[in-house]
Amino acid sequence: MRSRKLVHLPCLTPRFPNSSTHLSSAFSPKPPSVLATNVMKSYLEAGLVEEARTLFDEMPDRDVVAWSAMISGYTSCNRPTDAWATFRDMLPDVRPNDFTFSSVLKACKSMNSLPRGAVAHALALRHGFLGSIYVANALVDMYAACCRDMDSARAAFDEIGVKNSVTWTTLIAGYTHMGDGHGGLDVFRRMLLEDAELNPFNVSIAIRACTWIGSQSFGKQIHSTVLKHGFESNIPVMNSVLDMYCRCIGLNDADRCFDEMVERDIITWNTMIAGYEKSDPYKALRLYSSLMSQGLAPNCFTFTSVVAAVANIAILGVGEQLRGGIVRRGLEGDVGVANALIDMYAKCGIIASSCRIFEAMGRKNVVSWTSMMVGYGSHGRGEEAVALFNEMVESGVRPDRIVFVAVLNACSHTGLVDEGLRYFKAMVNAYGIAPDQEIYGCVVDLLGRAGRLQEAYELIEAMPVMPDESVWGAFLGACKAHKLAELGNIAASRVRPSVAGTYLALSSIYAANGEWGDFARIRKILRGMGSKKEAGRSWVEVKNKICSFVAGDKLGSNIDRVYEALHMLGLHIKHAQFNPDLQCLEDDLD
DNA sequence: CCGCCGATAA
Repeated sequence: MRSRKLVHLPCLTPRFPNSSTHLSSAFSPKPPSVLATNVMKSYLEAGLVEEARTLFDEMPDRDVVAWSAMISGYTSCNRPTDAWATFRDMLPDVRPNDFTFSSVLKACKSMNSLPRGAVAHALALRHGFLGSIYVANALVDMYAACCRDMDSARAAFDEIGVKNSVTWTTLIAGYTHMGDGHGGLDVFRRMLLEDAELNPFNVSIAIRACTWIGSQSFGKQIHSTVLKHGFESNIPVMNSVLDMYCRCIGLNDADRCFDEMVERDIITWNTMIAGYEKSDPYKALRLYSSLMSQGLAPNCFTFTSVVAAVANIAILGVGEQLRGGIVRRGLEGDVGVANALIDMYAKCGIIASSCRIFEAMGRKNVVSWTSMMVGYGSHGRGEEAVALFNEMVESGVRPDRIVFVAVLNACSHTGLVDEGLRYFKAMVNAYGIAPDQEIYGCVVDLLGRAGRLQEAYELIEAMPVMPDESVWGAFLGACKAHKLAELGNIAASRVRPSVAGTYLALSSIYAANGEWGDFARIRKILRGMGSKKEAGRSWVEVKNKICSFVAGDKLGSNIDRVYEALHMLGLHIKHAQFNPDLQCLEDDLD
């Protein structure tokens, strides 16, 4: 059946003999497949895959060029499975060329399919195209993306006799994307030693390798390399440099770098906002409003960072405004943006809104589930968090280390001790995730809260690495809660306390037991450290204004009404026959 | 007429 659309393309109708006389004549029309392939390409560049496919199906003589265009088009339109199917369809009739193999290898990379990649490798070898630098580079990239290690990629790289700059960039990127910054930088150094050309591509990825390592000296070295080669006007390169400054060197230097940039794009601004999101959320918000006043269009990355900034200061009014901007721009379907909103609403206390967003999501990833679970957890709804975890596993999402932190915390606060221990075992045995200090801290907290301190202590003893402050902190917290001075002492003799909070926990155990001599000793050490535990701060948002206060604060003119309300609450507590632990209040009052 | 590599967020 002919597509109606194609009737309007008269160039397709006449058939030209595929003879060289036509091609040699300067004024002769080109064979129809050339024109059709060009139109196909236009469709694919516009993302109109179906239109391209219809045209492709209508072509009378599909040569290897048309097939290759279709295959690469599918891949660039995020449909690598269709690209692979098309490749299989062409094999019986049309002999693939080097273009075909570079495209199909890229499709294998996108599918993350090593078996298919290996088949493509074998076929490329049989057809004799491994000598093509394009095919060889795509092969290195495919192995780097599809294997857990870099050995196969390295082997494919070593097979390449004459390398070009893409070959080097591919290998550096392979190491760096796996998180092996040292490996990436080693290749980069070798590249410089072999006098390979330095270009914006390989410099960018080398900067990312530095960022992974977190090395200030490498970072600054590569920044001067950037300036020496005149890449300071290349925006992607400078964005990488800026990100490196944010993560490894410091925000003041990042500020200077940002000011010195001659040209900026939305990614430049996003990098800055992301850099400030945690340490200075207000500055992140100011950056957002100045990019808006310059008429730049924020994208989903902008919103994920700026919503996260709002979550950190919990100002619901601004958060709602941002959500309006997100919906207006049609970005609410973005998974990252939705995840940030779930977290923001939860931290602003509106867990129902988190729920609504979570349930409306068409696609959820492991971060979505984690954000929702953490939200439930902080609202004292541990059972729901645990239920969500099981639902997540059933829906086929593979849990990661972070989601185990969330479910263990939920179990801990809900008293689901044995269930929590089962999750801990499943994490190690079924999912092969090695527990780190944070996870051990969670399990110690889980056992400790329930009063099972003996087990908690045995777990710490069995740890394959030195337990750090977070683990001992959880243990001391449990000793404090259960007023167990002897165990606390054992823990204290083992801990290498550098954190004021550790001493503080210890001192309150002594206080609880009336051991005032030890109490005074610890308090003296604490004073000598000069580092104070940050005072617990509460705040409430009233009519777009945030009122923040600490224990013992004088709240100005409204103080009498606050104490009146407090008195009423006290009566309610008494009425409910709840016996508060006043000891723990005293810790925060000093 | 068709091809390989780079930068931002959770």
